[in-house]
Amino acid sequence: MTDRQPTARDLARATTRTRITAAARARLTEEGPAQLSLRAVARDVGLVSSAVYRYFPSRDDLLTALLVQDYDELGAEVEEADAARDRTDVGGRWISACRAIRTWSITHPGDFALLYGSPVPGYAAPPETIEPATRATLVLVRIVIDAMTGKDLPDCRVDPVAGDPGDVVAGAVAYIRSRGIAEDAPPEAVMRTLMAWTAVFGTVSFELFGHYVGSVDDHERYFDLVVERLAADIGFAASASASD
Amino acid sequence: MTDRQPTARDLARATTRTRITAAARARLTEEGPAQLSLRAVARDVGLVSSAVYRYFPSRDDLLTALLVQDYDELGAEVEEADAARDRTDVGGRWISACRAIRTWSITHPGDFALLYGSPVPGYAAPPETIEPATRATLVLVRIVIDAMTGKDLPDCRVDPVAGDPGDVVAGAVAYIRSRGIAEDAPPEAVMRTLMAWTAVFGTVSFELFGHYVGSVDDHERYFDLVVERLAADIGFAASASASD
DNA sequence: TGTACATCAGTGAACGCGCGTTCACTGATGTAC
DNA sequence: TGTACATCAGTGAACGCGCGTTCACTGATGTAC
Repeated sequence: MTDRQPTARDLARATTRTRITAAARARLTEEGPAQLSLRAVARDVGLVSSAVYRYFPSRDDLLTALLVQDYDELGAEVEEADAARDRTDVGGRWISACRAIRTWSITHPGDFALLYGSPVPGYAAPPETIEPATRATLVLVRIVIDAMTGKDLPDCRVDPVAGDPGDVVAGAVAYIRSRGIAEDAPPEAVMRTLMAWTAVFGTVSFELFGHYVGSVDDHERYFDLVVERLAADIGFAASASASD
Repeated sequence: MTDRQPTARDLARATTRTRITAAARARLTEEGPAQLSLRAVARDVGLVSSAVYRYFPSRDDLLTALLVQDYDELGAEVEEADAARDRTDVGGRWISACRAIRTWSITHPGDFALLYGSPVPGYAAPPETIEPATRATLVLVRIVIDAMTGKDLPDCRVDPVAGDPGDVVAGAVAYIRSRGIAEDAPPEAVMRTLMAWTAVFGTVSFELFGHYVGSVDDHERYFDLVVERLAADIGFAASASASD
C-alpha cells in the first residue's frame, strides 16, 4: 500500500480518465448534464461504451467527477485572481475575483449550467462535492472580512427600518467562524455578502441563459457596474477602472 | 370564420388540451424540461401517445405552450399582488410583488426551472414567448417608476466613483419608454432595477437549487430581508413588516 | 534474465428499455340539404 | 326531422433510434520467484 513508481499502466489509466472527463465536459456545452450520454462520451474518446466502466462505475459517478473537477477549476481561478492583487487592495481583489467567476463561466457555459443551473433530476450530489463547491464563495467571504479589518464595516447601505439579519444568516456566520476566517462577522456584512454572491451568479446566469436580451448589450461592462455596486452596498469601494 | 357557439367537440378539445398541459407541468416537478416525455404525458392523461399529436404538432410545441402558460401564470400572480396594494404604497407593492414571485416559484419548482433554469438544449423559445416573459419584470419596473414620481430617485446608494450606467442599460431604458411606462427613467434607477430583478430570481434560484444549504435556514425571512435591501438600494423603503 | 501467473484495459454482442413520430384505421360528432 | 357526407379525436402497430449496463472474451502489462 506504499506509493510506488507509477507503471505504464497507471499513466495510461490517468490519461484515459482525463480524456473521458474532458470529452464529457466538451459535450456539456451542447447538451445538458441530464442528457449527458456515456455512450456518446465513449464514442468521442474512441472507446467502446462498456470500457468507460473501467473508469467510472456508473454515469452518476462520472457526473460527480465532473462536478468536483469544475468546482475545483472555478475555485482555483477565483483564488488565483484574488491572490494576484495586493492583500490590502480589497476593491481590486473584489473586482478580480468576481470577474474571474464570470470569465470562467462564459468560457465554460456547459460546466456553469452543471454547477449553477437546474439540478439533474434523479441525481443527488454526494458529500465529496461540498468542499470544492465552497471554494469560490469563500474567496468572496475572505475579501469582505479583510475589508472589515480595522474598519467598522458595514455602514452597510441599509435602511435602519430594515430587519436585523442576525439569526437568519446564523448558519453562514457559524460557517465563517468554523473555517477560521473570522471570529465574529457582523451579520449585516454577512447578509450583504450572501446577497452579493447570489447577485454575481444570478447576473452570470441571466447573461448566459438569455434573460438580458433587449435590456443589456455589453455584458462585460454591465457586469463590472454590478460588481462595483455590490461592493459599495457591502461598504467598500471597488472601482472597475482598475486594470484586470 | 365568425365565432360560433362552441360545439361539444370544441369543449372536449379544450378540456383535453388543458389536461395535457397540466400533466406535462406535473411531470416537470420530477424531471427536467429536456427529459419531458410526450409518451409519459400521454400515459398520464390516459391517451395513446400518437393522440397528443392532435393537440401539439411536436414535443417542442408542447414546450412552447408550457412556457407561455407559465410566464402568464407567474405574470398574472405578480400583477395581482401589485394591484392589491394602494398605488401610492410603493414599498408595500414591492414586497408583495417580490413575494409573489417567490411564492409562485416554490409552489411550481419545475415550472421555475423551465423558465429560469438552464435552457433546454436544442430548443429555441419562439418569439411568442417574449411578451409573456416580460410581465412579471414589468411589474417591478412600474413600481420603481412610480416610486420615482415626484421624487428625485435615485439617491441610489451608489458610490460616486462608480461608472455611469447610461449607455450600458440603454436597451432597458428604451424598452421602458417603448412600453409607455416612463418617458425618461434615470439610468441609475434602471440599473438598480435590473440588479434587483436579477437578485430576486437569483435568490429564488439559489434557494430552490440548494446553494444556501448550511448558510440560510429560514428562506422566507431571508428573502424578505433581501427584498427590503434591494428597495433601499434603489432608493425607497419597503418594510417587510407590512402584512402581505 | 527468464518463466509462470495475475491483473486489468478494452472488445463486441446482447439485454431490455423508452423515446418521437408516421400512418392507415374506427367511430363518434358536426354540417348541409 | 331525417339522411348523406365531412370532419376529426383517438387507436394500435410500426419505424428507427440511442440509451445504461452486463458479461464472457482477448491480449497486453505487471509481479513474484
